[in-house]
Amino acid sequence: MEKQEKTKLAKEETGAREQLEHAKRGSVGQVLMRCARLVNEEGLERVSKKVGVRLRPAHTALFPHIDLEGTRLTTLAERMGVSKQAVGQLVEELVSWGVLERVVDPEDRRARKIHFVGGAQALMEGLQVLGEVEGELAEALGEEDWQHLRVLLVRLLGVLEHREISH
Amino acid sequence: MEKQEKTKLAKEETGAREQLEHAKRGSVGQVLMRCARLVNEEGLERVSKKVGVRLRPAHTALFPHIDLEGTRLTTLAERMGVSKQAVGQLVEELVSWGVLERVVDPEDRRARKIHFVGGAQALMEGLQVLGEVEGELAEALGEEDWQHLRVLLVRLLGVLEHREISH
DNA sequence: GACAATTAGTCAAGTACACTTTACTAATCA
DNA sequence: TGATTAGTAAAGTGTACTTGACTAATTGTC
Repeated sequence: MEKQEKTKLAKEETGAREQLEHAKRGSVGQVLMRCARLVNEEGLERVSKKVGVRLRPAHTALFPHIDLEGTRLTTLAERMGVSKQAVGQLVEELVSWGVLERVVDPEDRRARKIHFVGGAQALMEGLQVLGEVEGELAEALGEEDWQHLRVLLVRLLGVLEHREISH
Repeated sequence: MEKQEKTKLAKEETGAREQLEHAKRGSVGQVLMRCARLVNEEGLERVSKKVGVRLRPAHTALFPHIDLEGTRLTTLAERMGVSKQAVGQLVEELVSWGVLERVVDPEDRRARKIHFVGGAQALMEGLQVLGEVEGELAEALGEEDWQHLRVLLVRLLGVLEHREISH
């Protein structure tokens, strides 16, 4: 019997050093991937703690697309590039957890506007928590370098988007 | 009947502009995420074309962990922080597609060393294709800024890793 | 103003991927 | 020889979707 004792410990101790060594020598793409994953996980954990439910990446990916005045399901689906049903499922969970609510749009009674429970305030707080992580990283890296990183990433995104769509 | 005509077109036309606008104003985390995904997709597509099979992200994630002289399944699993079985499944597919092969390790006949078919040459070519993408991005961004981005990302990774494991 | 077509959203089921757990064989080490 | 280790086999799980079929509100057309 081997008992397969990988899990947490192995993942965070045995694996981590190996991973770090490889990542440092890896391609920019690899480093990019790893940074993105870690930043994401950290933010996810904090927002989850704040909200009191274990959110998943798909949930937080939804948040930045929800406008202060509320947004329709269909609009969210378009913005995210997925089906209405996919968004519907995520929204359904968030509503059941008391994070979001759906209110009938008086301008079109078929539609409902989705917004944060507690309105703008709650939204702001949520974004603030996400911002906290970035604030700490900015501090660790130095404000100047952090801003530089931001600019470079936005430029990179511009290049990447260009190759795919326009032009 | 609505026919649900999202798919490709909507995703790349309707969605893309909305997405880009949001991403540019988004947090560093968001931009990071999006860049990583796009770089990854691009590399994946090119390697797939070269190899002649549609590889998935999990496959290419495996590649940088395979050493020139071949690597054991268990070692790969440790490096990647997943179970041996998970790696086993990916390797199995890649072997069936003729990308990798398993050869018995003469030093320990329980073990097999996993390496690229065609040996170092094939590995080099594969990595070269991945490098191509980065080369083009470097050109688009300017070599100086690209290197700067690289340095900043590695530093960011250092900060992120530190928070999680050591200390 | 009636009615067909469209649109917003829901319901239910299915799928792809990237894993995991449990259970095993075969080779090696102590 | 008994315990460990390398790897395999098979089935199960969680996430993030998709497709197809449907209801209800609305809009455009005659």
